[in-house]
Amino acid sequence: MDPHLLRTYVTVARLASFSEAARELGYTQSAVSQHIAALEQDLGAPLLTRRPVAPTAAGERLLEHAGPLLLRLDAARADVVRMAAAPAHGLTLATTPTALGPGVLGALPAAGVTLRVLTRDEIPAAVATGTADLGLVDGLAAPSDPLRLPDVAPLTTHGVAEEPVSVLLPTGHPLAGRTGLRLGDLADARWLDAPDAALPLAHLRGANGGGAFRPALRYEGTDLRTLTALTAAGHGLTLLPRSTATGIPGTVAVALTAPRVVHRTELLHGGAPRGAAAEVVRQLVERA
Amino acid sequence: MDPHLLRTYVTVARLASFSEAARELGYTQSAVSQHIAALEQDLGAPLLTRRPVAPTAAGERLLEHAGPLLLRLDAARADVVRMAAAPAHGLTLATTPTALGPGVLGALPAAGVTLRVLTRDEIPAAVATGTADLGLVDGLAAPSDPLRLPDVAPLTTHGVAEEPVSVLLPTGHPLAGRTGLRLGDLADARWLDAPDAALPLAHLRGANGGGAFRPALRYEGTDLRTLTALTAAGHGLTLLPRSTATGIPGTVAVALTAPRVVHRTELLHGGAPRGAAAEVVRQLVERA
DNA sequence: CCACTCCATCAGCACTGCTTATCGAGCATG
DNA sequence: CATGCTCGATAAGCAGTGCTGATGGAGTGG
Repeated sequence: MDPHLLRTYVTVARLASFSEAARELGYTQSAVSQHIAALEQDLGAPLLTRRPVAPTAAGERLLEHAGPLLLRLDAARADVVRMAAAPAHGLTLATTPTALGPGVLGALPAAGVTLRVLTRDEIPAAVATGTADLGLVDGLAAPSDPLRLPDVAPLTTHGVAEEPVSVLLPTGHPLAGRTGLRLGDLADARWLDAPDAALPLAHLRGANGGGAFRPALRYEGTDLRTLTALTAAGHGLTLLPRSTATGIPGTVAVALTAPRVVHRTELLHGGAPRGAAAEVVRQLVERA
Repeated sequence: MDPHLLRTYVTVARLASFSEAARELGYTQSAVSQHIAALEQDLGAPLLTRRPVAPTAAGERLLEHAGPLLLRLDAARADVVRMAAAPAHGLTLATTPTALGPGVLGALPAAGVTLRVLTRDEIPAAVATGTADLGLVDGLAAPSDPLRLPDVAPLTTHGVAEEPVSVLLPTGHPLAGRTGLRLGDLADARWLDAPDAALPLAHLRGANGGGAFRPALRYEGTDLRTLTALTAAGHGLTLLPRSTATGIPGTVAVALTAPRVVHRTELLHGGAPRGAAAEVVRQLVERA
């Protein structure tokens, strides 16, 4: 199971074409064909149907494995190379939209920082492969419980902040006057399902006792402003950390009192942060 | 980064010898030397010091990556091959000592079952690589919260049982008469640290509020009987699921009332269980 | 019915990756 | 201080892998 073969397999599956994959990978069509044949012979099972080109059941299974595998491979290479290479003078920080609190911003150096707003899942991958030097992820958790992160690579995590969670409601909402809300009060509410911009409702699945939420509208993207505009317009409620939920025009933020979860943000980095990254880590961890 | 090179690297690091590694891998010493040289050139950093042979800082880092990586690779191969191969007539079930409740035993077929008691960490690996068809893992969790399992491969999990947690005390213990115990009552107690046989105390780290436990004796192994004998002899307390904690000579089981955690056991399997395994999965999942 | 696209297959060739053989450095021994 | 031994690096040689370019057969649209 050569990673090269795996890589051509996933591109063939993605493009649904041997020739296209060959073009993208810089091989001849013949080579791609041989790669797939080699893989199929090695594993003893057909992976693709030809005409049309589509993964078989076994091939689907392999695809599920291939992504994380190639990611880990990249991560390993990046991690080792990072140890040897000179520390870059810049600093790249990957973050979710809701993880970047004022405390973190204060710890960043004045110049030379690149900020990159990504999806929750993309951040560990970015840090592992060296696309970003540091990562900030957030999510809902029981107080002082660590977040559940996909372990794409051996990364180091530090909790850097915890704060209460708020429900964002449009100003006219019947519950907008409350001082606190229990999740049970909101069982029948319409929610915005915005896993990448706000706090994902899926995190509450366990605490909720099995009752599924009714997502009114699914929002894919990382822009908080349009998301809050959607709740202001009455398209559904949103879960946000308190500090980012307050002061948004057309909305009211009400504290979530039950279940007892907090918005937790954690700092991620690879093996040995160097240069500016090390400095930021030191400052943030010392404070916590 | 050929997996072959990675494999020889880890064996060289493990054996601290090029020649020994060559013997174990069935290569010549020359080949091993060339493998390491190729890896070092590819990554642009020395990975091993020679004389004595030991990993450098970068090499240590690579070692951390290599294990999970090779494991995932095996898992991927096993998973795909499993789809194509005929369903084995036997059934191998990997389990922790405390996960095997009476409910599970009832669902097993009368003959053809191999039971394999392993460490918590070994079970996902065994299921992923096909060493076992099914796995049972257990641990402490908030009610109806899933366990935190290392994701070595895309595995499917089903919760199959939850039950209260008990503290196992020697009969003469001052707290043995209680009907329920809070963790705070036991802050000064001596605990047996037996992560592979009993429930690992580390799982309570978060709920405990930061106070570390004092492990009196560390027990490595998966035999429950000698472990319970140790607590009976007063060497320290043990955390067990209620059903396995009751009726052990020389000990008393007292319910743990706070924090509110349960002993949860989950069933693990790869992509598509076949034959006898599928039947067991169906039965256990339907019941839950 | 023909032209075209797409994947499989074949032949040829360069190069990789192994082996055997040899060397040099470190280390113990007499 | 010389000698023998172990261990890893290096050189040369050779077989097999893995690529390219060319050709063939199957399906598809005009």
